Amino acid sequence: MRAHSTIHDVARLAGVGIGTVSRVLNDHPSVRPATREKVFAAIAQLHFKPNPIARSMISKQTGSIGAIVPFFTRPFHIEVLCGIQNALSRTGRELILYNVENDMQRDHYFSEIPMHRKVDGLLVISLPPGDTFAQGFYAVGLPTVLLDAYNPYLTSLVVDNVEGAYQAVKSLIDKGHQHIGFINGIIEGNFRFNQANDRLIGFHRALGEAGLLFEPMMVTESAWNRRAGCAAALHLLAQQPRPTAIFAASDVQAIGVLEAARSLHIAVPEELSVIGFDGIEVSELLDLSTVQQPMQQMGEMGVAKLIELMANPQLPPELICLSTTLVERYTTTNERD
Amino acid sequence: MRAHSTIHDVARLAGVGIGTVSRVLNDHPSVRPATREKVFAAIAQLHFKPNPIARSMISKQTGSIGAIVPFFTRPFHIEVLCGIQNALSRTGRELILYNVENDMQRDHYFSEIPMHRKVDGLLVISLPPGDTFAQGFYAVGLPTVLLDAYNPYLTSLVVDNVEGAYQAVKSLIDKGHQHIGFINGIIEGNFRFNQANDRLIGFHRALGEAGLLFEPMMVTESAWNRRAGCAAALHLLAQQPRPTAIFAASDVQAIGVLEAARSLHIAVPEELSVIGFDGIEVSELLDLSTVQQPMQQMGEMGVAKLIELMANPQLPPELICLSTTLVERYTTTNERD
DNA sequence: TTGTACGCGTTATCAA
DNA sequence: TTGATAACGCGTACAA
Repeated sequence: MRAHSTIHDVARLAGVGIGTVSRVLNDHPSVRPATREKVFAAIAQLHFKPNPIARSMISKQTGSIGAIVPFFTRPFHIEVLCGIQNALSRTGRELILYNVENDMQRDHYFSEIPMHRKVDGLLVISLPPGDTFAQGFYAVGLPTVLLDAYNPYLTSLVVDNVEGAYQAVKSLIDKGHQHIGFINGIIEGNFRFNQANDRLIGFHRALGEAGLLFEPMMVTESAWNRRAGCAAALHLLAQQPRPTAIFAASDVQAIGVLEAARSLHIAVPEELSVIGFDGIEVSELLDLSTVQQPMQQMGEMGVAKLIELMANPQLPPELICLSTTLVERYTTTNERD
Repeated sequence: MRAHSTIHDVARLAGVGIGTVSRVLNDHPSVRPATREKVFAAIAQLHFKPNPIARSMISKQTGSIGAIVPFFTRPFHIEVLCGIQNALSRTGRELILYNVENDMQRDHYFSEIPMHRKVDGLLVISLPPGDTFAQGFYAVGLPTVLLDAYNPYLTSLVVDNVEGAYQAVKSLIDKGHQHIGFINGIIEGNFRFNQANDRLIGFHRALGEAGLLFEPMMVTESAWNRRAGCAAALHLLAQQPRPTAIFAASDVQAIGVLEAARSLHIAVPEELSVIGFDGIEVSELLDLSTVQQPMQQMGEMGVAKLIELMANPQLPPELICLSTTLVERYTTTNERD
């Protein structure tokens, strides 16, 4: 467990000053090839690696970016994370993961991370910060990009949730469904941009356009998970008239719907159509219709935008809207009339 | 974008020396309450937060631990990661994620991370380092814990893969299967400990114990993913005699088997039993029999062991073996005779 | 082209 | 109990 060698050791061994070693390390032009060689030799001999911490002291750069993620809630987040890692590893930067499980933890990170300055930039997934926090990020000069969330003060990357939900519900209506249940995700955070809210709007729009009556008891909400989705579905399926189709705000909730249907011996898709939202891998396995989000792409674009922002912190916030794709599979193959 | 205030600013405002401020921050006993108050007031007024980078310079501690993970390969890794995050967030430490996609990247991290000293400890998932690297970790004093991998020089947390595979195959034999196919994972890394190898041993043992003939053409291997699993299954199912059951080294591969069976119009479980390994969430959704690994627990125990090791780096390496649980579901409900 | 000295923001030592 | 000062390892003016 020998102590690591420092730039001083290298300088001594090479018979030069530390300044020269530093110049070699940062390949500064003005250093004679012969000297450079000597230094390189010493570096190799000592297995010297510059200490990144000491470097950070001066440069104010850490070489890592942070991601605040509600890690456990949905596979959706994992997929986005994969996109992030993917894009990030190519840049040689490392990723620090901040997992939030509740509002308290979220706000903790929102207020602490900018002060930590242990990251050069920040990605926030599905967690819209309030304006206070958003302005805080901006004020301390921490480049931040929001994914699947929106705040006017920060560059935000979202999908068109209204349109996505609209497509899903319209596809059901086109198949002749009149009574369509909707299981929304639980609305949390601020309301300027909210996935759940937008999906509800899309639901309304599709109904309205088709001249269908909006039936309040056909709409409910649940947490973003299977069990809650199942419970919500049981609730909807107990209504009169019973919905012939259910649109869930996420695939995991939709899977809960499938479970509910099975437990009630309601055949899918014969008696009940089901469509989810996200397009996570399981949806394909279960042959579940869904609204596909470009998850990987969101992660990758988020990194790209963040790096852009880190290179030029003056850039004004941007709102980027990606589009979704309707994927019709087995669970919506029944026609009504 | 005002510069952050430092300990000096606080000292000046409070009318004390920086030493005193430092003592207050680290709640050193010998500081008079009155002085402490003054300092606290100044800290609050300036919104001062100690700079963790500067702290690290002295303390040689970064407050973060690293995890080297083959991130994209299997849901298994995600689950372990969840366990890690879970345990870690309680300790106030942060997690740096190193994603490896190939051997080169793996070796890169193995050799770079110890020198970086940007992490206080390291978790390595499913990637057995060679002895050279393992001894390297030990030599530079980087506490390291291996999860789902083994090296004699490092604390390792594994499941009993031999026993797990044995249980799976035995359960098939008990149901009367005589021709059991085995799709192993691709063997990579060193061979001292290897999940794939151990599972093959378990397969052999169950066969041998039952006095069944080992049929080489019933064994194949594939990458740890669905598509490869499907291809491997197609291969096995083309053999004569056709296997009446297939054991796959992972759930994702087993799912590939299900797809292969479907495409060949082979009914599961009537004509073909299928059992996987891991016990990822999807296995439950698909009603797939499997050998359940305690994934979350592996992550949590890994963190616990690592923290133990960081507190006392002298601790000798330990080999901890967790056990698996056979979970029999729909895909293995056919009896043969 | 090269070496020296200073600064980065802390902690730790040591007088006072 | 306190304040000054020396590390920590590196980047960088500035002087040589």
